[in-house]
Amino acid sequence: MIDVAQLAGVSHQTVSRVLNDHPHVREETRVRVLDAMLELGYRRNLTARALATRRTDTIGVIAFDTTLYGPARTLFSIEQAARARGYVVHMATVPDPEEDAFSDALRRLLEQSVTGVVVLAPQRAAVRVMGGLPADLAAVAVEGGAVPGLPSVVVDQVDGAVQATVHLLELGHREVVHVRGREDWIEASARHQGWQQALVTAGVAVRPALPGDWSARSGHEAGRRLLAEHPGVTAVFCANDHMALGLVRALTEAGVSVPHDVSVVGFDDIAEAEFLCPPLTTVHQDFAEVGRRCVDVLLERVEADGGWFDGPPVVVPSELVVRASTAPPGAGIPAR
Amino acid sequence: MIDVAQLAGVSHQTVSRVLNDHPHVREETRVRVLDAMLELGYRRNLTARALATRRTDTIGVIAFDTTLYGPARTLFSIEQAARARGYVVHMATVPDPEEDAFSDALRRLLEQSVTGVVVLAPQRAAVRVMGGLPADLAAVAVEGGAVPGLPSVVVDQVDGAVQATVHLLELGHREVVHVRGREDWIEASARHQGWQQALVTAGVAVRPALPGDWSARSGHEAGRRLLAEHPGVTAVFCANDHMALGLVRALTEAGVSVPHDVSVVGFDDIAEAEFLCPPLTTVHQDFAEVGRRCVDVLLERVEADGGWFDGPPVVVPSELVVRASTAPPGAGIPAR
DNA sequence: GCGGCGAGTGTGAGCGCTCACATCCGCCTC
DNA sequence: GAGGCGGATGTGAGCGCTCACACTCGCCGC
Repeated sequence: MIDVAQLAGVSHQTVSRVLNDHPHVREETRVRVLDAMLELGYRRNLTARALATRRTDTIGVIAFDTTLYGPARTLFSIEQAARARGYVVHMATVPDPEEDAFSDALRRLLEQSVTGVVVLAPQRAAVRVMGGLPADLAAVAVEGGAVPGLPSVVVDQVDGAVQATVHLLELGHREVVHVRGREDWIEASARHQGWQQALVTAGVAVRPALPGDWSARSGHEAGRRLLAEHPGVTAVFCANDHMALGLVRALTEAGVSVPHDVSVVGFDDIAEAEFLCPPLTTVHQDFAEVGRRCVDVLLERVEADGGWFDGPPVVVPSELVVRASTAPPGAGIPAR
Repeated sequence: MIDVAQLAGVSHQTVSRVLNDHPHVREETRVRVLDAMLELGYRRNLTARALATRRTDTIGVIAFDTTLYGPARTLFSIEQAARARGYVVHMATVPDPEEDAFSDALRRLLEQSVTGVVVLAPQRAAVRVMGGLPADLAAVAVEGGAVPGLPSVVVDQVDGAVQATVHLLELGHREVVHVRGREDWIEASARHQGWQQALVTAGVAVRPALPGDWSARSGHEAGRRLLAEHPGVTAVFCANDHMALGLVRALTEAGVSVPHDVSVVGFDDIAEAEFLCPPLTTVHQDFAEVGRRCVDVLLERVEADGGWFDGPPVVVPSELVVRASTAPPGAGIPAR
């Protein structure tokens, strides 16, 4: 920077002013400085800048598994929104959903002096750790359930699950089995809750849900249990599309037709849902919107210097997309 | 840090030594300093450290769309490997595959003084931009095709495509149609090349491939074109699983059975491939390994202070996984 | 006894920037 | 012509750390 200043015949401060688009720099001087930069191949050092300003213009994202559909999409749109606002994204992945792992990730981000933190880890353990965030750190929880004092951005999971279940009931199904998501995940609970709520409202008996872990494999497993343990069932609501797809496969293998014998609804609306066999009825989530809102909220918090937050969560609506995996009740799963 | 030093009754330098696990610090002093840190809730400032050492222990990842299966998985494992080695990952997503967008992402990372850069952007435009990287910057290309002077880590795409095509030919198919990946992508070319090579070796005529853009939708589209334009065809090799799935859907809709009438092979081995209808025969890629190797190579380059690199690329093998979407030739696609 | 060595510690400079302030100049107002 | 104001620039300190070096001490060898 000193070199540039010398070459342009100005002081280092003027160079800094040019760099930061300050007013009160004569056009002629500006051009001279810009030329000097170009000639010397100068690149500003944001590290030094961060040290001086105590701002890094960096946001940290704590995530569990960025390979899953929802997190992957959200992360992607967070990065885009952040970039558009002049921020850089630090990833901090958490290898297992234990509290220590979250604290560890958080500590790493804090050492990097991130300007704010997005917690994209929809597990209860993450929520607990976030309770202990430094009060002056701007933070936002995504899909994180309610953390006292923190803003959050969520998709309306409960409503989505209600829509899915009501859709099945309205088609005439007398019972809807639920395959739930991974234990300890807030989203799994919310979808479970929505399902339960819709059944209760309709006056239908609620039976225990089948376990799942979001994977197609666990959906397949659930499908086999369904065949073995739930004869007569004609409708299933799976907590995500991958499990739905695995379940459909298990039914198909057993000669049970979807949707003719059994209707299946998923959740997420993955890009390929439309092209599965049969095209999957599912609940659409607008992850891109979640990411954007998330950055909006976070940067508002940054302006406000962190501190206790008491507003309501930002809720992004979910929407049922009816395709071909649901139909009026058919034969159901045959008794063994 | 000064505060900690004062509280512990030592100099700032001793605090620094404790922080960095230097030898030659008496155990008793170390404990005293550690206690003082705890008491004051001290957190080291890596920004200042970076300024003083001129190392950020940060690696930047330039990626195009981290939502796609391969990139998502690779990014994930890069982050894990980097973390294990004490590095933090900066994401820099590129909104469109133009050279300007790549240079822009690169500039942003350089301003952040990243220690090294992984280019996870398998497009030709990315390769061109990488040619202009500063010589002293450690960098590695993933799936990037050969960039002169740069190390790269790649999955053996050509071989995978050969395996897929040969598998179909060995089943007795006389012709194999290819649905290719997105234009300008190195991987699309490599898979196309492998397919072509296998056909030529077998003495089979090569017909133009059908276009695709990796999406299930484009696979579906290709399926419809196949039905319209390629009667009699009994085997298709799609450049990725999502297109394969869309194509299977299109065939199914037309009453063409997979694998009975037509065999289909994909590429990637996405997690749900095993649970599609029918379970998809595909080429498995070990993205986790790619990510790990990538970080290994990059950090070696960091040790070596960048500079020209002349070694061969690190090649991660790909492997055909035979499932139920392929069989000996059947009826094929009926003429209209 | 003296020099040397290595363990343990302290001192000051400086990394590349921005901040607060000081300065200078030209122009307007009364 | 004195005073003031705002545009355009320069000056020096300091952000929180590490680096190179200096220093002190106890112990060894000769």
